[in-house]
Amino acid sequence: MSNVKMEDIVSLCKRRGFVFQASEIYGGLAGFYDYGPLGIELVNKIKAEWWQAVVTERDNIFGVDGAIVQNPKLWEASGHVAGFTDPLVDCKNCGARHRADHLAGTDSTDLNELKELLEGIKCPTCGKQELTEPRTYNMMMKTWIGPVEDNESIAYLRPETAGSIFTNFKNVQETMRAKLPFGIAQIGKAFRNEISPRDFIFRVRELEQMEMQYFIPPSIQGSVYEDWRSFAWSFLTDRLGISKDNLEWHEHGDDERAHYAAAAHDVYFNFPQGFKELWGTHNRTDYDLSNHQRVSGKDLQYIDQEKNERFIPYVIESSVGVGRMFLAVLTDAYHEEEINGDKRVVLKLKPELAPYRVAVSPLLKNKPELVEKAREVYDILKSEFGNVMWDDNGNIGKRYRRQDEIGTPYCVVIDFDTLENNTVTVRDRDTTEQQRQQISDLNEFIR
RNA sequence: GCGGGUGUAGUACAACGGUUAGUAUGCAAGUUUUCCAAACUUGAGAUGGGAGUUCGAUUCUCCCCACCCGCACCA
Repeated sequence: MSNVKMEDIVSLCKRRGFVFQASEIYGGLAGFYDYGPLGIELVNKIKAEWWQAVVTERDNIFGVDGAIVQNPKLWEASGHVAGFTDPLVDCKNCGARHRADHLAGTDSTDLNELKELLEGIKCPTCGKQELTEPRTYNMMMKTWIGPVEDNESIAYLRPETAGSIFTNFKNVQETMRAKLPFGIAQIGKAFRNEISPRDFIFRVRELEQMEMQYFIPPSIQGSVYEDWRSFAWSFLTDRLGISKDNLEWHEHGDDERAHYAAAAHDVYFNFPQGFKELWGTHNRTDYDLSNHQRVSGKDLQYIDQEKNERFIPYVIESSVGVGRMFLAVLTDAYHEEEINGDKRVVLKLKPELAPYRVAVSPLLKNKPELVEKAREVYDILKSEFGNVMWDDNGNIGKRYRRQDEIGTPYCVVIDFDTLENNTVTVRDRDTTEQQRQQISDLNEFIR
């Protein structure tokens, strides 16, 4: 169990502008959150790092950005419509949940019909006759296309981003003249009507996914699967700097694997509420393309010209939620320390991920010559790094603590020596130690 | 969705069926300050929403919303 408390993370997020409750002034909305000025910087950096590692640095993985609303048939083919519409009943006595159609011994999914058939039926678990009325738990959010709300115009907000990757398999393969193996990557929003959103931004109804589907001949599924497992682990530890102590592998058993997956391994992170799923690697086999071929009637086979073979590729999926990654990075970086007898909160973020790269202060704000010189240094750093904070409020210790709490790796202070020799102090967030640097060397030093 | 709990400034807490809802910290302005939340002055800032009981409700009751803890769910 993490020694970081969720309430501390939530409080910090609110206090410092990382995450706010959505529509807070109206009482909020369960399962929805807004990212604030600092939060979106961190989110953007996480996404950029992932895109860099998955797409930009490789020559056989291509990006797409699919629409959130797709033809509803896509979700029939993917299995989501069926999986999302099973009628269920709960037992009021023992709390067990059962498939209403199974209990009633019918294939019907008509709720009124099921209600009649279930009259007098007892709970198979406890034997009491206390079942609720049958109802469906549809996890897909519905909307309407066009101004008229009728059954013909129903559409769904995508419950996962993968759909438009599979439907664009042929388009990408042909336009990019790609040969197997190759991958398609996407970062985007997905929506799920979670029954109970929980644990801050961990389980939400609007989420952002970063995922990659790797299309392969079935013969290499084992090694490719292992490659993507390794990638997930090394990305988290090397690229994001997350401690290995906070990560562990979890293999899905038969009972918890998704409907499409032949094998599934998750990286779990030590969240404040315990080790929970962060990043999934799944072998989706030819489940998706086969189903889309069947339902759409379009040929989605890959043609290997050299071997003169045609077949439906297997797919290895690597999928991670942006919000969970954000929460993992924050939790991993969050530290409370004693410094000179006082407590300080410090986010030991990897410098590349910090919302602000460096902060600049004049030692004293009532000395115009210091302020003026500090402004010059600020402008130099600002044009180099962009995310630079100016702070001349209060005393210097206060400013250091403020930057500690938002993870700014360096604080540059202009003092009276600066006016003599053009050196400044650069204070390190983690060690709190400072050293003097020539202003002309600052950009390189911080980089 | 079920059961239990909690909602007071940005944050963390206090108080009360009745005067102007208090403290700390944070925030802002100013004085001061030659490197780790110093000091002083000033200022802004809250009873989640809606009904009801009452002369009067932040306080009691009900409904809604949100959050927390279990359970369930978790493609």
